[in-house]
Amino acid sequence: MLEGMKSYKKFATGDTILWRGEPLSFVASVVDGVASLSKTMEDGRTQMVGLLLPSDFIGRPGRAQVEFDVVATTDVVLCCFDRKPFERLVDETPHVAQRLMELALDELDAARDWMLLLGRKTAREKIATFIEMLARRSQTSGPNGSRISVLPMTRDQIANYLGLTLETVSRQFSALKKDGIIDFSDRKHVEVIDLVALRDATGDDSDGGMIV
Amino acid sequence: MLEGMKSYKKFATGDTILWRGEPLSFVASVVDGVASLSKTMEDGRTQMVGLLLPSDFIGRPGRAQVEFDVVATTDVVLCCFDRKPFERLVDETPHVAQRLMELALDELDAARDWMLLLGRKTAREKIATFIEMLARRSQTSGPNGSRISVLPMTRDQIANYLGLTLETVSRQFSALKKDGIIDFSDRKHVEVIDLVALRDATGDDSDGGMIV
DNA sequence: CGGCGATATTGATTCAGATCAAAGAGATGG
DNA sequence: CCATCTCTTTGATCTGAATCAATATCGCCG
Repeated sequence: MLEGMKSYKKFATGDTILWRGEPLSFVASVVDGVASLSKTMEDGRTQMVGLLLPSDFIGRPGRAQVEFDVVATTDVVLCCFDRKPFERLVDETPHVAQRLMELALDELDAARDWMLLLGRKTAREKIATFIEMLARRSQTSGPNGSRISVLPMTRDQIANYLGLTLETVSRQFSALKKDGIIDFSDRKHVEVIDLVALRDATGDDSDGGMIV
Repeated sequence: MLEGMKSYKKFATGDTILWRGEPLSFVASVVDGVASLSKTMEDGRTQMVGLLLPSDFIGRPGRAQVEFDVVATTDVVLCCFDRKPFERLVDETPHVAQRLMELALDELDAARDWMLLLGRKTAREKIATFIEMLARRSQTSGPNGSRISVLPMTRDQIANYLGLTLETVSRQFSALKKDGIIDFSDRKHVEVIDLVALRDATGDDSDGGMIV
């Protein structure tokens, strides 16, 4: 039933999809590419507050605007729905509302994990966490079946995601490579050589929070 | 209709209300006091990922456990509902689900603001933001109608909320006092002397994100 | 009222990550 | 195929906040 009102929109790398505070005329879901949510301070410091991968959802019923900028990190294709009819649908279909709440709660959990990372982790732990996350989510296995992940962003963008500077990101990538934990030759890919050591370097509970 | 299944629970300062990973038998709303959500790393580093004030909600339909510890920051009174009947209610009453989603989205926005704070703000900006937030939310005006807010937490807890150490928190409080922006004599209260200067010190957009 | 444990302040020093600076390595387009 | 631009790496230095350490103050209980 959504079919009737859907349309596709494309954005090139670097395009701003939505500006903070701008009235929100549509909701959308990411079909292809990566987009980021980010907040910027007056003096230019910026912090990414979320990453949208394919299947992730943009926009919230009941909110006419967003509190952050949404920027295309790579080329992006969105599947858009006009906000009004979409909201009507949500009102009429209870389990759609429920599904959207699930999504919001998942995002909230992710945001909280990120708060721990931003507030308490060291640069090395941040980078390790980031790579481990990529390896888990975007398991694009390499030509020879190895564990190569695509880096969808530049060093600068990674820095903004992790609350670091690009130089520190670069240094920590190099350090993890020197330690034989990861490898890369090209700037757009990482190969995880030693997943156990990588997990160890994230600083997260090895047991995933199980009772000891 | 919720009346039939509600009960009150009390917790003393420092009590853990819920442990991370523990099966969740109830949902609750805070009646009185302050509770915090926090994540702890293996080596003891901890980061608060949320603060629950009266009227805030604990627990999420569809989740059998929480991903963080919930701790009573002050003495706390909760109004609890058994999870199962509560979930049934949510299923049957569409606009309750909608209301819960609103709450989740509000929390998400707050979490994202906090991410900016944790990732990019200086110690002074963090403290200023914290005090400004308190002044805004818990406007307990003082005896003579002045702007005195109650600090519901110790320096150590503030440090865990802001991603700092307690020494830095103490130093920044002293610095803001020396600059004539705030005042305090007792550790449980702050008085905002110069709200404009305080807002300025937060590093936030002065115009609240309006288009310039 | 006095002593003790928890909480806070303040000072001295260290260190992780930021900042400043300079080369390399890809891409892109004429 | 070279020029240019952007992104990345690496090095040197600086600095804000952490860490280490010593008092000081508060609140509580006998």
